[in-house]
Amino acid sequence: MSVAIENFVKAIYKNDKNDSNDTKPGNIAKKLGISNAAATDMAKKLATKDLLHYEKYQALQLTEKGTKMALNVIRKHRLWEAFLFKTFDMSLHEIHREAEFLEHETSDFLAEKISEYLGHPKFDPHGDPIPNGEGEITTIDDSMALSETKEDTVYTISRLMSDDKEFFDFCAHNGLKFGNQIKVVKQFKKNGMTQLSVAGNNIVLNKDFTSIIYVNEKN
Amino acid sequence: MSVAIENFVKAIYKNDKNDSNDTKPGNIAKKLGISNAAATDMAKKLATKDLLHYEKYQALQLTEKGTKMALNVIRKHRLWEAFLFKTFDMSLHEIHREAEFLEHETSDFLAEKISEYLGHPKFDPHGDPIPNGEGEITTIDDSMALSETKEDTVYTISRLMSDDKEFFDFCAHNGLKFGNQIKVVKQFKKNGMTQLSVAGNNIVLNKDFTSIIYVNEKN
DNA sequence: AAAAATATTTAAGCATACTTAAATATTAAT
DNA sequence: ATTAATATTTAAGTATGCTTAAATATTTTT
Repeated sequence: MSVAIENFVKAIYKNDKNDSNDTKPGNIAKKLGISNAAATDMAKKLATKDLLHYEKYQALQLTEKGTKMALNVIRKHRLWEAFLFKTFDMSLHEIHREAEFLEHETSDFLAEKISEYLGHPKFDPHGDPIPNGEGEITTIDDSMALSETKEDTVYTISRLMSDDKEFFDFCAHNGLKFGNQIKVVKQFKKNGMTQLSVAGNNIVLNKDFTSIIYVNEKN
Repeated sequence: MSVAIENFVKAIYKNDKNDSNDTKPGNIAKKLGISNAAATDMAKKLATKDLLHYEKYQALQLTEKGTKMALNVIRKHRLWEAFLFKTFDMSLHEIHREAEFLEHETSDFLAEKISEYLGHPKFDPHGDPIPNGEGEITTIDDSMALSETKEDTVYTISRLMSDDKEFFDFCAHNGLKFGNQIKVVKQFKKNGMTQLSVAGNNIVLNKDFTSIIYVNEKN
């Protein structure tokens, strides 16, 4: 299957996971940077390949086959991220940028080699779960956005859901890293700000950030 | 530039290095598994991009720009081979197979990271030289085919010029590895066979093999 | 040097993955 | 419940990178 197809099913899968987005052609088009017309065309084509269900004016729904394909690509993406992060000490932004291309040119054989080398990790450096070779995500995610946390409580950072360089740079410079412990000091509900203490430093974040930083209460 | 273009200039570059082949469209077509017509089309197109010189019925000649592009792709190919060989302990055939795809999706940035990690190696596991970041090959190659060697002389294996799985499997099982020492025992000139001793074993190879195994006299 | 074999080029056509523009349907606003 | 705004679909067209078939040129053989 082509790069265009892999990216298309991946985009549907991701929009589907994220409640706030839907999977109508226009939304997928926006995500991929293509025209609505191109998205409709592609949707029709993929329906004939049994990768998704297409009905005029309705949201696109991946079939089991389509979901497997999406998870297979996502697996390769996240394995590469984990690998590049560990081996070459690249930033969160850099590993995402490179994995975006490598994911499409990686055989199942090589993916398995990488996974094995890393000790079959369950999460990538962003905290996103890595599907296994059968395209299953076995971990359960009971994390919450930093914006939803209680004051005066200690949490562990579990996910940094972004692909923006500036965000990652900020996180890297402030100890906001997958696995690190933080303490929520105060929630300024009116302004949507959150004050926390990380590695001895006090920082105040706005909602743009606290809605994409996910944490876990239990260690 | 596209994968098709990168593979095209790479094929010209490689045929050019190998005296026995020429770089007329038909030969490039055969190498790439496309029709002669497609090769002619592509050649004309690349001429407008200043990647090669095209004249009807003549051999194709890369420009400096085209040569740089070819060497850049070859650099990435060989860096990946070196890296996969070392890190994942994959076979010579496997690393070639994977590198063939990865080479096109690797940024200069990532290539440099890999090179750095490996200590800027000069050769890949096949013994082929790795061009530097400026697209230059700085090593000199004074190796010769095993078929051209003298009897009763010790040599070091410097290159295994193939991409055939069976050949590599044979080599791996008989100590025919980049850097290993061998002793040429006898040249059977009439039949084109060469007898050698490797790690205590006596083996006899025909010309198909001795013309793609290159060695160096001085260590 | 002519004939035969081979290679290259031209021409027409196809699939993929896009585009823009116009038509049609859905959703949101009043 | 209309109207207005927005989204989706259809239609027509494009670039890329191929194909096969036919025409033309080159190379090899005799």
